[in-house]
Amino acid sequence: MILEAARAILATDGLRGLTARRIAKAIGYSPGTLYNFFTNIDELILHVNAKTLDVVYDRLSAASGRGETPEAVLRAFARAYIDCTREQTHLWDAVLEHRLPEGRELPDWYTLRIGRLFSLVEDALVPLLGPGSEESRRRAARVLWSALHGLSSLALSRKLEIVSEESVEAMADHLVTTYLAGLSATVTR
Amino acid sequence: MILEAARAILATDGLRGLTARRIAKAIGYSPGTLYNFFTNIDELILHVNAKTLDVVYDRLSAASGRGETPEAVLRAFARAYIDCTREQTHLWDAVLEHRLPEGRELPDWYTLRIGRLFSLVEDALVPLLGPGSEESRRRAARVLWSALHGLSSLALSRKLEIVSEESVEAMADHLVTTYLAGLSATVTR
DNA sequence: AGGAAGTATTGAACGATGTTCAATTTATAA
DNA sequence: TTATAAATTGAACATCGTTCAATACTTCCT
Repeated sequence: MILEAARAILATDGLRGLTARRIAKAIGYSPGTLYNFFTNIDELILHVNAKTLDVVYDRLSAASGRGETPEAVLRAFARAYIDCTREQTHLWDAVLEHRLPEGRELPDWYTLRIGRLFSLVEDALVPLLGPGSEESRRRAARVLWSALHGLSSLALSRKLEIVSEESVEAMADHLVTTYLAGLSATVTR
Repeated sequence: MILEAARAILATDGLRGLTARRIAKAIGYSPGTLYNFFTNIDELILHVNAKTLDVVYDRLSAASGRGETPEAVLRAFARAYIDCTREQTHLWDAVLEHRLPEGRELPDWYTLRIGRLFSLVEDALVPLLGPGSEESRRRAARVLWSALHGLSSLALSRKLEIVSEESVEAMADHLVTTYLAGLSATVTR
């Protein structure tokens, strides 16, 4: 209930508009009540972000069946990922923007959801980097995912100076094909 | 003077510790004085971040002379970039973390500094994608830079579950070589 | 039914935030 | 010296996260 209200506020107004008092008012309770369920606002935001990560994960899972070749699957991933971040700009922005205060580490139930996304990419790479090359597959998945992340992150904060709306997808496609081409070129060498 | 104090505070305590009152106290003035030089704290942070971007640019420029081949240069870039972000974690974190309030756009004098970084990569790619392929060079530079950005961004927020300290550099190296290999593979095809 | 024990919720209060602006101090010019 | 301009102040405002004694509500036993 709290999380739903928080998610709604976040989706429309962004992290800056997400305050304890606004959430409380939205659900008809007082601010103090929130602190019976969350130790502080950072933890609350973390839960909202976890939900966002779940949504992205589901979307990517759905997209993973779409293609046959690894390249097609990864392209679908990239597309789904970019679509997600565009449809729910503020929600995804919060995932990127939010940082825990100095010294505090991300809880396990949260990092787990990040790891799931890596695994998704990793699995898609199996046909290319089969058994025996787990290590390089792991690395390739992380690098490729990070690259995609960087692309959408910069696009989201409008730091890519993009003109047309489709060019992010085009760049993502280019990234996937080029990186995979590079992979097979260096592996078969 | 204001910016120097702000930068010092940011470097040691991060964005959360950077408050108008702390800056004022650090330089022996009152909070109100800051608002004679900056319209609000977001603009002040933007200026501090601009300085950080300048430092990174200078470091990358210095590194660009180190190598002969494009791959060597880009490797040096990646290395310098990662070193920068590691040496001044909080300063660079602020560049990534800070967002302007809804609706406000980044000023030109700021986006210009981001563009300079792209250009650096673009220039390094000239030997590979010479005259006549400006468009694909532009794209390659943006994609490659975004990828590097994503890598260091995830590494910085400890979302890569990295064990050893060197593996970020290793991943960056891998990214550069693989992407470049992919480039020449698809171009010469 | 009635009271005791436990749980959930409150809302006022605290310290800190960004920001404003009339009042004051300081510098400049006549 | 005095008049004008510029810089600086610091108290005040609204809002923030957070706390916690006091209140309201449930549950259960006699």
